[in-house]
Amino acid sequence: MITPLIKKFEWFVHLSDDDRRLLRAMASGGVQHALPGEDIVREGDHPVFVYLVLDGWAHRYKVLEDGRRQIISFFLPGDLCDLNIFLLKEMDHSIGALTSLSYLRVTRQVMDTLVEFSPRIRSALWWDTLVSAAIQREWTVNLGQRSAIERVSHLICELFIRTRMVGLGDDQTFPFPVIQADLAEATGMTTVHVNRVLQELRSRDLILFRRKRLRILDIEGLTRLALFNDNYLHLGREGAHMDADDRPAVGMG
Amino acid sequence: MITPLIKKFEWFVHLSDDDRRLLRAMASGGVQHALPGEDIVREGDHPVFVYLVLDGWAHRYKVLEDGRRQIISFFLPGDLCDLNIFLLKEMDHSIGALTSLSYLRVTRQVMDTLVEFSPRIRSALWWDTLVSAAIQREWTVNLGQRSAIERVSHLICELFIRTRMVGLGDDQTFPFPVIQADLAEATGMTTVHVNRVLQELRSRDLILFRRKRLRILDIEGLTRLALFNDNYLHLGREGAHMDADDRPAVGMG
DNA sequence: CAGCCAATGTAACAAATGTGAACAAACTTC
DNA sequence: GAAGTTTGTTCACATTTGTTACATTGGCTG
Repeated sequence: MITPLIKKFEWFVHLSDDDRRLLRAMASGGVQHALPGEDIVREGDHPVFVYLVLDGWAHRYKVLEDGRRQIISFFLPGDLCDLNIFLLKEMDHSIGALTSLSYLRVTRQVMDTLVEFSPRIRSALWWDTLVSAAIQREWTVNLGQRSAIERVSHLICELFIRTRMVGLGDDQTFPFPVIQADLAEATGMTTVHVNRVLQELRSRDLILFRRKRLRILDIEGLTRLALFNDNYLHLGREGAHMDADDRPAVGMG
Repeated sequence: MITPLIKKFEWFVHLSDDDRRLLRAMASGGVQHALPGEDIVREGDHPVFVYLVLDGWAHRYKVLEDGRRQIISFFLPGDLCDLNIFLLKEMDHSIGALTSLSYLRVTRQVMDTLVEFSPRIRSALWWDTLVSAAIQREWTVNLGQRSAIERVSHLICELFIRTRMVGLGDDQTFPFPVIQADLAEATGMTTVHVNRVLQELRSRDLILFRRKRLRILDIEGLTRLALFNDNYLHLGREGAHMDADDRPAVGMG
């Protein structure tokens, strides 16, 4: 059930059986569900839980006073929201389900137990936090410097790898439950322009989009177009137990 | 010497004399210096230290293959770069001095000591990490949704508050050692357009820029124009020792 | 299978921002 | 204080992206 989290962590550390058992204890509070479009947390709420996505996609977003909306990040299965968020008095953003969603609400106590009893989980959690921060920085670069088509391509490359990291999708296709309006809000452009860009990507035989799945026809070309360099995802380093061969097959920058 | 850090932390927790002593121990490795434009860390380096800015400004940035450069964040006095960065094998970005800079290189051991011996410092460090992440998210919103003039205004509002948080600047003016080219790289626009926008802000009597200091003539107006809401900076909450009156005088959203 | 609604696609036009180059002003350095 | 360098300013024009409004498609639901 929390397999995606375990899969992700194992890109970085080798977990013991005890570690896995500990992680499964995160589910002690029971699995929660949300429908597409439903909010899990709202800006202004007092933070109580750390959330862990089990199945489906969610997104973090902010809304400006005049209604403009920005998607700040996507949560895939295995993704955790901010550790120690309890320290803050109020949420500064909202989290909502994109698809129908299963997730866990993890209490402070459970989180404390995890880090107290396993140094590997502790460092995996820190690694995850650092990678999340790196992803947010890369989004800054994406929005600041890349053109519309590069931005969309870059996002696709990132989501492809992140999907594969948690054991979803295959060599060429992966679940992509994101509509053009979402892509627009994530990349800071209009839906009209997202549409233009996607058509361009299709006409260049880079991607193919069907039934909520994205097929990558030419990862090399897409990577080049996006100026994508996966170093910020900090894959399979240090204590990871997998071989280089098992790592997502996307060109390094 | 590490006053800015202490000042910042005290927006969140009340530090004991022992805490302050502990924090001063961060300087045990000696103060480092860098000249404007000099890099402190480069993308690809193996991370060894946590850095703490003592005096002057620095910036985090990334360069794309084709030379485009994005400033990802500014480091003011009292700002720390990523805790536990040692877990990663390679830096995914660079850090450089904007002005002449004094800073500390803090070892893993010293960081561990801090969190081991003071629960207050531990939570202040976490708070700082959470706020840094929130700032990065806000930059995502800024670049994704706000227009050029809103972006620049928003950045100015943020830097004004952050400056005041660490005890620099006064009610209306603060040190602003950022040239238009830097502003351009931080806001994802060209210097020409930054120039146009700054002229507009001046002609609307919102700001005034002289000798590396920025004077804010109408914080209310600037805040409104920028759609700025300081909630993401998570000021003066929970265990903070200061009264609401002492908090930076910027309109809440 | 009809009917519906969300999602995607199109087109003409408008606005914001980028480009490249030249020049001016402000600082540094000697 | 003269020369040189960095920073700021301006201009004419190009390009990208946004806006508005509407058409089409596709998947559900009854």
